[in-house]
Amino acid sequence: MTNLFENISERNMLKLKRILRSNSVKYRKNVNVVSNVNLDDFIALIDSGSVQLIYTDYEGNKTVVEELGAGEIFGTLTSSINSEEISCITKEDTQITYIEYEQITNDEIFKNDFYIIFIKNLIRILIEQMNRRNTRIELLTKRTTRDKLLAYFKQMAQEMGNKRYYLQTTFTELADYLSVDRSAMTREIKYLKEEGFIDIHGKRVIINY
Amino acid sequence: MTNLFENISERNMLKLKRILRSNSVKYRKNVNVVSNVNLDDFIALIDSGSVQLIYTDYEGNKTVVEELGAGEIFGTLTSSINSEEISCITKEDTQITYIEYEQITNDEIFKNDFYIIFIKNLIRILIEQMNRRNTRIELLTKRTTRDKLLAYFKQMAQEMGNKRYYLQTTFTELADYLSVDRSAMTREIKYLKEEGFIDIHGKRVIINY
DNA sequence: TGTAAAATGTTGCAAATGCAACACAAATTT
DNA sequence: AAATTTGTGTTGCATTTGCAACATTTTACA
Repeated sequence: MTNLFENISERNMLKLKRILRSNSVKYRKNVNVVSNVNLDDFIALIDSGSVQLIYTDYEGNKTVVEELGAGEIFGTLTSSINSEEISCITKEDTQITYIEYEQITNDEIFKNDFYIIFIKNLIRILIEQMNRRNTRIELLTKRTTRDKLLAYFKQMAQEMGNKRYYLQTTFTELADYLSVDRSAMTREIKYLKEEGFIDIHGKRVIINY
Repeated sequence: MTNLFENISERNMLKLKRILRSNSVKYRKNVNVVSNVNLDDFIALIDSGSVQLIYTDYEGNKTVVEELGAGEIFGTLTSSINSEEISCITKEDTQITYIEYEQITNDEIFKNDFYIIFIKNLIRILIEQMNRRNTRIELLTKRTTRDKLLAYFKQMAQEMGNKRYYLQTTFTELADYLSVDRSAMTREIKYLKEEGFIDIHGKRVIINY
């Protein structure tokens, strides 16, 4: 996973942050980050900790659009945060660096040769996030909980490079991610075990397909 | 919707395309575009026409991840096309310009002042596509066909700026987009009409909520 | 360390949904 | 203009699913 300042020296990173007029803010757990910000379009870089982007519809239903950890970015542009239906909640103590979107192409920055690396990193991060969205869409378009689970476990096995691995999430989170009822999911996992598709004990997963 | 060469003069665009070593290819309808390409990572710009990004899973099930029209981009990086589960089919006669990803940051291009505009356009396009993915995820995470439809019609009304508008898609396409059974969707739309949430005649939609 | 909060597993039941199989209309192709 | 393909509307039925309401275990934290 790409870091926004990958392949940029500590020295140049500090210079870059200054030129970009970035500023860093620390938050406690379970805080709505975006309500504190009054910039125009911005990019927010998670220095440490993690956040959830949560969409709330007109009826008050909430859906977690994405979970982001250290090194990842979000912003008004990538998630229409300014549309006030999206909120951004810290899952733990978190530090975030804000960069105004316009600063990314300011005059001063353009003169530095590490700028090109920065831009490439930024583009690559956007692309990685897009791929993660695509992956989730593939799962969400499966019609049955069974198919979602089978595809998910398969994806994970591919990512881990092994048909035996440990789940990285809780089952509750997984149900949210797949957008299915948690108890119904538990039931389906039981069936999948009984039919021999998978073995699961605790967080240890083994897939047989 | 941003165009990759927005705010760049015709003259500079041609220069840019040359520097980027881009090449354009014409395709007929219903052709798999990506199978013809043997580049490394690339960005493909749709000059005219439209394509569908289709994901095929290990069982042969197909899901349309995204539909793209003129001015939009796709590529190995934004959609893991090289993972050979994704194919890209033209929906009509289509012209595509290919740009190798590495060329985007080549030495020559960096000297031109319109380069910065190009990069900003590219980033903005990526961001727009991300927003479209987010929007779809919001819909797909709704648990019932009813909620998907209500949210979709509402979104469309917001986009159009009017509670009365014409559907831009066929109902068959809409069912695919929302990932529900078409006939079950038709049934649900009937109920929504009967209960007065919406009026639909042909492609004319009026929402009452 | 004790208590509160979160996660997990289970089950009955009603509701929603996919599926299949139609008929018919509209659009596209030859 | 005829033929083929694609889109639309309908319905019965079996299956899947969400929901609610539990008990129990595990984790977090004051």
